[in-house]
Amino acid sequence: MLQELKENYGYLFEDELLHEINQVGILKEVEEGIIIIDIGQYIRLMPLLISGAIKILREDNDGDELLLYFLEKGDTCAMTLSCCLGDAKSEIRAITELDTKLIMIPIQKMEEWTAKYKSWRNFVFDSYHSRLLEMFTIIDSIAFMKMDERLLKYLRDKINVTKEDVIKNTHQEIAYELHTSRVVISRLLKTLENQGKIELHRNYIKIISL
Amino acid sequence: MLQELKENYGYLFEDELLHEINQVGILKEVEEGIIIIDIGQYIRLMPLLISGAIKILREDNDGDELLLYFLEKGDTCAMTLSCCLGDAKSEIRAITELDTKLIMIPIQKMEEWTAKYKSWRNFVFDSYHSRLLEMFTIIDSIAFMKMDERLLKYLRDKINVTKEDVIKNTHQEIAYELHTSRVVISRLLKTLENQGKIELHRNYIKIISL
DNA sequence: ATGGGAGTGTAACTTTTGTTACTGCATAGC
DNA sequence: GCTATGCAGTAACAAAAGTTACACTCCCAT
Repeated sequence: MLQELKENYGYLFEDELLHEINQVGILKEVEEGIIIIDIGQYIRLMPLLISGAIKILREDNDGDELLLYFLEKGDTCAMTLSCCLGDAKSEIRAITELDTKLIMIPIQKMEEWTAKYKSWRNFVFDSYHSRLLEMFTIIDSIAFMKMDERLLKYLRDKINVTKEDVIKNTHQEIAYELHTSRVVISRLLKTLENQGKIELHRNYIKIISL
Repeated sequence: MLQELKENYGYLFEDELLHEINQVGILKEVEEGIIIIDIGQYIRLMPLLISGAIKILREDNDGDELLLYFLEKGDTCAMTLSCCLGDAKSEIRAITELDTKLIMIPIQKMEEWTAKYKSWRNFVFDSYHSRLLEMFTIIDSIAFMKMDERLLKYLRDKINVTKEDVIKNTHQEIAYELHTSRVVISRLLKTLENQGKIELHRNYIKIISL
């Protein structure tokens, strides 16, 4: 695990901290599509991403979903940070988008390290900062953008995370994540296909150029 | 200033920290409607609210606005925290909603105190936490709620902040903050009036029961 | 091979929101 | 007093998004 730690977090943390993480952290490999954290759960472990990707979703009272953002290598979950320190319940759901490798850290260490290591403090604050910025872009897209633009952004974000030119999702799944209906997505995707930007197939979408 | 500090932050911070704040902080009184922080600005001072309220707005490329939330007594601005530590530009605009009293703290102290005072760390993390939660409620309202519900929430939030049963805003101003058009707001307000929930007047709205 | 379910395409329609245009009214400044 | 301006009310229409319905096709399981 130390090897993976050094590769992904070596430039951030000093050796002493890396060794502490190595001692208390638990390396976990989670396959795609697993719920790591659900809404209402208390959080006892904090994840550091090594590889793969996690999608973060919000849900309303009717069970309607909305995709917020993806976490990738080098990221951690600001929600988790928040919860650990405040002993609050999770407001979001986290699902592995790809097969994902992560290191789980007991939350007790959080406070200790925050006092002890400047690099850890910076990491925590940076995480908050980037998550806050991410939140702004989400708000921008739902407040200011129409569904066609949001769909484009969705497709772009998706290929950014998966590093493939194929998106393996049904129209229904996309509709859930953008909080709209399947028919609307089919309609807009068809327009994109007519513009030559994508190719529609059963269960997957081939990206030509966005 | 020390008096005001103790009243509003005494239960949070230890005496030593209160005295440090007292030494380096600058007490400022800002009247209603002043832009304290604007989008793209670098932030050199961090505000601690003593009284009054500040509204936080987001703007898109076309200059369209969206009200995010209000800061009140005991709050600070997570955006500022974020920026101070990351040396980044502000992504939001902050305008005094009421006459507001605040203590401005030079950002250099931020890091120092974060290392030195546990209570300060907790305060910073709590601020992040509550801002993050606030962001979720904003996302919820624009993603899941229709305009009539959003307007209701807006009116409720507003009287919560001002502690009055009268909202002194034109329909046009409300429309800006909810990012819609004046006609839409007039329409929905009229419906609320017909339901007996509000009374419409020129330049102000009287709240009967929400 | 066949029935059924899941995924997609599409039409027709409704609802919600946004736009344009015009009205009347209150008030401030003359 | 009169007028210009800003504010609010409302109608008529357009655009965007959501809904319902149904057809077709692929593919899996029996």
